[in-house]
Amino acid sequence: MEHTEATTRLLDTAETLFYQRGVQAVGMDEIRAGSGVSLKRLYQCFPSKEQLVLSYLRRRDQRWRAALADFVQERTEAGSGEQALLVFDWLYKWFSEPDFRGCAFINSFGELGAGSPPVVAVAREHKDALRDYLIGLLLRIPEIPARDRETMADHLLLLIDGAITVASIAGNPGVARSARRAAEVLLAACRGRACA
Amino acid sequence: MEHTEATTRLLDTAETLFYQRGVQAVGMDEIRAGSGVSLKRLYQCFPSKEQLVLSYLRRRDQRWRAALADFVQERTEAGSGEQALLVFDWLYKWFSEPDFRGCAFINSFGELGAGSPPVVAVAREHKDALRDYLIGLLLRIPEIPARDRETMADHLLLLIDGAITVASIAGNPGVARSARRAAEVLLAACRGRACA
DNA sequence: TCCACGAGAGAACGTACGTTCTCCGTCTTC
DNA sequence: GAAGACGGAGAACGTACGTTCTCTCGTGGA
Repeated sequence: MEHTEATTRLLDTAETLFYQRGVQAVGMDEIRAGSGVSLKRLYQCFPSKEQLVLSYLRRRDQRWRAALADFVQERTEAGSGEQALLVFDWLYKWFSEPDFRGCAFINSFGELGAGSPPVVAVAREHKDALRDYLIGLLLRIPEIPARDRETMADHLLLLIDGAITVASIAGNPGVARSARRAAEVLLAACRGRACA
Repeated sequence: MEHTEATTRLLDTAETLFYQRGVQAVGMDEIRAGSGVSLKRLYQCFPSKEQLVLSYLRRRDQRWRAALADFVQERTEAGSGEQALLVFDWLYKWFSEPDFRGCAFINSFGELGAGSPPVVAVAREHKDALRDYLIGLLLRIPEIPARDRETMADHLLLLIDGAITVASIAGNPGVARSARRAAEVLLAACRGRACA
């Protein structure tokens, strides 16, 4: 088996197991067994567990944001309304997946943040990138003044992270609908007058 | 040393260490050392680590909500404005504490939830209790129709949990101010007309 | 054909941790 | 004053895990 395929299989297995059960609850040997990659090659691809965790998080960041952006893009072309609100429709879809277990970055931050600055950095980068994406969506709404865009993005980010947290703990995807309604109110208020 | 004092000291030490570094990163022996309680008595007070974790979470739940309620109560008597918004002022104070490390329940849920149903239950109870408290605060605002109270409480809960998450990952207490402004907008909209 | 290299399987190593056990001193009670 | 119950200190035990090492086998080139 070649190096790149081993890497992919390792990351696939790591992502499934780490996300489902938490990082510390999964041993390297289980990842070896699940991926079919030998332990020797595992350590050739990732010289330590922390490296594997960081690669897992970085790849998940890219895929997660790409999935969101694709969803919003598709619905936008189909004329399904406000982009900033489509985010919450995607959240609903995500929350409804049977193996949804909250935000991998929040979970990893809570589990490892105290002892691993790189994990904190990746979590921070993920949230920053999401915030930038939201600002980009708000650019498409001309009624929102430029000076309110960052504030609005911050508010949406609060609703998104709150929805992820509550949905995972309560086990109820409907939270996304609730967050969407709150976002609608905030956007409407911002359209009407200064929102900050 | 008597049983009740040993229990208190163990819970104090456990709370400090578990909250600061995560549950799995702290060993029973460290709790013994930090509390000055012998290992034998530790296992008399808490027959397993999971029992200690659950007791830690349950006591923290009560103290956390009491601290919030006391803060809101005090400021209300001093005429400091809307109770539902005072919650966010308390969050700001909490986020500014030097050893703030996010929500103990979200963190524990992410770390242990997959393997421990009791931890999930405690986290859920904590959030449910907070929601009930918010509903109680909204009762004091006559302009909010009864049928919107639960929706409004859900929205506030989203902002609160979002603020806790973002503040801990970004390391920025100012998130509480942002959440407060969002809450102001939502409350104002709800006062003006149906908010759901 | 022989040799050198790489790869896989899994044993081995060191450590850490949850939990229990042992030993010893102390205090109570008759 | 003697005996036994109790508590503390820490050793011990079993296990799990991250990481490395060893052994073996297959392959490709001279």
